[in-house]
Formats: sequence, C-alpha cells, structure tokens
Amino acid sequence: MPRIVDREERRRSSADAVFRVIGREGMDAVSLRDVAAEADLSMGSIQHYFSTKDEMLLFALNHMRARVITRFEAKLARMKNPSKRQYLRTMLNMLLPTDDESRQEATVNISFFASSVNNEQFRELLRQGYAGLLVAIELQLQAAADAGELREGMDSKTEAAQIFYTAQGLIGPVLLGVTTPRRAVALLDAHLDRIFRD
Amino acid sequence: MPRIVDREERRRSSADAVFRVIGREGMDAVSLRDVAAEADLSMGSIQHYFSTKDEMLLFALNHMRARVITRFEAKLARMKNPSKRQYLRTMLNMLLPTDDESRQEATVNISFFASSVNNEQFRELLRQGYAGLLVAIELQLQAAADAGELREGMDSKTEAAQIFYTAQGLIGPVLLGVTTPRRAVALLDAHLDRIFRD
DNA sequence: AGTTTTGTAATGCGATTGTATTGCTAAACC
DNA sequence: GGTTTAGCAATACAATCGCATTACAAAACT
Repeated sequence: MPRIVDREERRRSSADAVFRVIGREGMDAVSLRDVAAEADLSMGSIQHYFSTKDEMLLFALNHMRARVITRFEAKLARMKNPSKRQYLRTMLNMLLPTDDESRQEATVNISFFASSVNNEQFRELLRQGYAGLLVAIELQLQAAADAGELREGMDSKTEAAQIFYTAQGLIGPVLLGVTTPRRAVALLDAHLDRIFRD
Repeated sequence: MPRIVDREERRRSSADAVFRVIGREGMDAVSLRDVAAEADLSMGSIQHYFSTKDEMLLFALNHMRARVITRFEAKLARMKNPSKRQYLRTMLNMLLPTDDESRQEATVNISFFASSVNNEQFRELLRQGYAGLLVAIELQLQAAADAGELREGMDSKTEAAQIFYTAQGLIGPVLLGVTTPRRAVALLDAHLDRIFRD
C-alpha cells in the first residue's frame, strides 16, 4: 500500500478534515485522534504526515488561504467579462458566510484568530491574509477610479478600507444570525452604490 | 475566615482572572488551576463559587458585557454635554483595541466567539451583545436625524449598520497590527464626517 | 535479491484536565 | 452551646491529550 499516495494531497485532505472538526466542534475539540477519525486515517498516519499538532494546524491555516483563493477564482471564472465592480462585489461577498462552505471557512478563520493569541506564526499568516485582501481591493478600486468609474470626491484607499472592514465586521454577526446574508449583501451593495457611478 | 466575603464580588474578580488568562495565553489555556492561581485562590475556592467550568465561563461572558458598559459610562461621564456625534464616536472608538484594557476585552470577545461554536448559551449572549450595540447606534443616529444634524439623503438605519460593522471589522486587524488604532479612529471619523453636517 | 525507505497501525506514557470527595476552620443560627 | 453552613484547601480519579515507540507490510533502490 505505501508510496502510492501523494504526500501533499494527503496533507491537504487532512487539513480539510481539520476544518470539518473545527466547523463542527470548535478548535478546542481538535485532537489528533479526532482529525484522524475524520480523515479516515489512523493516528499514526496523521503523525507520519505532520511532525507535531502545531505544524498540522499551521499547514491547515496555509491551506485555508489557498482554498479561499481557489474558490474565488472559480467564481470569477463563472463570470464572463466581469466589471471592476462585479469583481469587487464577488470578492466581498465571498467573505460572508452564505453557504455551508463559507460558513465553515469563517468559523475556521475565527478559531485560528482566537488561537493566534499565543502563536506568532498564526498571527503572521492572518496578518498577511488581511493585508493581501485589503491590497487587492485597493488595487481594484484604484483601477476603477482611473477608468473614471467612481463618483466625484472618492478616495479609493479610504473607500477600500471602509468597505473591506465593513465586510469583515459582518462575518461574525452573520454567523451568529444577528443579521442575514441577504441583508449583509444588500449593505455592501449600498456601499458599492455610493462609490460607483450609476 | 468564611462568610466575610461578598459572593458576587468573588465571582466577578474570578471572572477578571479568567480574562487575564485568556488575554495572556488564550482560551485553550484556561484551566481551573490557572484561573485559581491568577485569582490567588485555591482550586477548591473556584469550585466553590462556580459549579462547573462552563458556568464560570458563562458568568465571565456576562461580566464582560457589564464591564464594557461600565467603561463606556465612565468615559461618557468624563465628557460634559456630549453631542450625539461625540456620544457615537465614543461608543465606536471604545470597541477598538486602543489600550491594554480594550485589547484584552477584544481578545476575550474573540475567544468567546470561537468557543461559541459548540455552546448555544455563548452564542445567545454574543447575539444580544451585537444586537444591543447596533440598536444603541441606530437610536443615537435616529435622534441626530430628527435633530437635523445629518446630511441630506442619509438613512439612519443603513448608516448605523455600516459604521457599526466597520468598527467591528476593524477590531481584528487592529489587534493583529495590520492597521493602527490611530488609522482605525481616523477611518471611523471619516465615516462620521460623511454622515453628519459640518 | 537484499536493503532501505515509506505508509500504516497499535500501544505506551507522562502530563494535564474537570470534577468529586473529604477534612477542616470559623462565622451564623436555633 | 451545639448544630449548621460557608469558605477554603488538598487530594483522588477517570478521561483525554500530544508524542514516542514499536512493529509490520510493501514499494523503491542498489
């Protein structure tokens, strides 16, 4: 049986198992035994692919970013000739917990954030994630500004920050059910309306 | 030695110890032994005041809300005749991790949020917290609108939601250092500028 | 063909956890 | 004044944890 497996693929699918456990029972419940069971592996196998639990979680956090990017690009590919506004809207809406997959990702992200209190590596990865998203939004908005698509008096950096943080702030309340995905999307659309020309 | 203590006060100071442990080492590190040591109590005492660990954490989460409200009212009391805008600004800025105390509170809140994945009582309390804040902001903005302090075409509910979620979204990035408290405050001020007349 | 490496599995172990139990002191009560 | 109760402390205990160790099978390599 050995050697017929792709090592990285095994690590990725184990990370997916980690996400399912976190999404179902929270980060506290993530034990090597639980992850092994969820991934249909023995605990020895998990140990074979990850030197420590910390390394497993760190890999999982890295894998999460790749997963989100993949999901974003898949959504973009489904649109033909997306406008800059559509591009932005897609990116922002993707952050919101609208279906099972995005709910799981949001839950996992918050769990890692909480765990980052005593893990500088987690903090650094999360920092990069936030910064990368913000820059991507800034770039897109700046391009829209250059193309004359924005209303008068709009500072693209300020607007990028405001709409990004609004989306970020919506994640928790939507997860809890304080507001609905529909209302969250409408709020972001109202913001986009204010930024873009008709 | 017995009976000369205020039971509720003991529970509150134990909750403060819980917050210090969470702020320093994260929620995972919260054990009854750690909390007891942090509160300068024996483990037996902690058990005397809380039936279970869950009850202790639930009490702590309740205590957190009381603490935040107390802090807000203290700040407000330090201002003479605050305008509606100043009132709003104070409330929003208080959510941000600007000093040690607010950093600790933000960290604790996020930790409880992550733990709420498998704790409906936590979720319900967090829901109430979010909803209460949002309503308070809506009321204040509506009052400002009635007083003619807002610009034309401002929907107070929409603006309340947008500025509240923006503040919420800023908490994480400020905690991580993606942006600074100063820039976060400036962003909220820019938002207030847009809502209120000069 | 024999050796090495890799994947898988089972088990042991020390540490830590939440909770239960017990004992003791001193205030409170009838 | 004897009894009850609240506060405090120490300890026992079962469960669970991450990690190390061991064993074994099969592919890969020389």
